[in-house]
Amino acid sequence: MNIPISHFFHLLSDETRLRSLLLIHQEGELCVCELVYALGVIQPKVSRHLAALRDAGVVIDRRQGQWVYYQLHPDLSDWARQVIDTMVAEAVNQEPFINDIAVLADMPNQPDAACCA
Amino acid sequence: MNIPISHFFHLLSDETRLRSLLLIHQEGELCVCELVYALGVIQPKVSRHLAALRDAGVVIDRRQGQWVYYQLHPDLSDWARQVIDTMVAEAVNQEPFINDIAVLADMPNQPDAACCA
DNA sequence: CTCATATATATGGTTGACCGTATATACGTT
DNA sequence: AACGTATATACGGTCAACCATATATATGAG
Repeated sequence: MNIPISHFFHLLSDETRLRSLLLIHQEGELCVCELVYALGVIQPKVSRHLAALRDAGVVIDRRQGQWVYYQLHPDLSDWARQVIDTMVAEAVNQEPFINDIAVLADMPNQPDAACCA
Repeated sequence: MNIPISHFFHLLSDETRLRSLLLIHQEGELCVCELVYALGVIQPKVSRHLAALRDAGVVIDRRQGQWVYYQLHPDLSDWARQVIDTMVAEAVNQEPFINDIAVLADMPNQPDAACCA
């Protein structure tokens, strides 16, 4: 992540990216279809925002079969990770994040990275 | 500050607001003309961005004679202050923030809140 | 009251970010 | 190969955010 600080905050200023980041942070790793289901938004929208986070080095993707899994970039700078941690700690007590977590938990046929390698 | 989290990050996503916030954080309190001088941008631009921060409850203003001083909102929520602290700790080692601090320090006729009450 | 300085706001223009739709690509199954 | 699912990207449109210029307001000095 070698982007200006203002650019990093811009990435956090969009609801879809923020909700995606929070779920990814909570779950460790999520595929696009899980985010689509949890957030209730159309797939190209999620993909586009994930691409922005990936291009900035905030997350990385990993293809596994038909699915592409996203996680926080393992080498994310300390300060950026700290900001995300702080944000998540606040957001988990607020809507729409509370609901997103609940919807994800109730997702039927949730692909499980552990079982479909 | 009772705004959505994404809105708070949006406020931090603009260079002028970010640079202003950093200087205010470092100095405790600054008037508009000091920010205009340190950032090298025109006055209406600084005023507009400070107004955005004020309207969101991130900073407060205080008039003293002809000058209006801005400081971080004393009741800023913990998580928001934490994000700003983290951002500042990172930014003080980077341009343009390093230069902003230096320019401000060299400002002639810097109005001093302590002396002109 | 007049003038100068400091700050705020109004106005109109431009650009970029986001959107939904449509399409392309990748992978697995048969 | 043909088909279905998952994901990414291309395209065109809309709107909000930012800008600079101009002007209004507030304070202090003379």
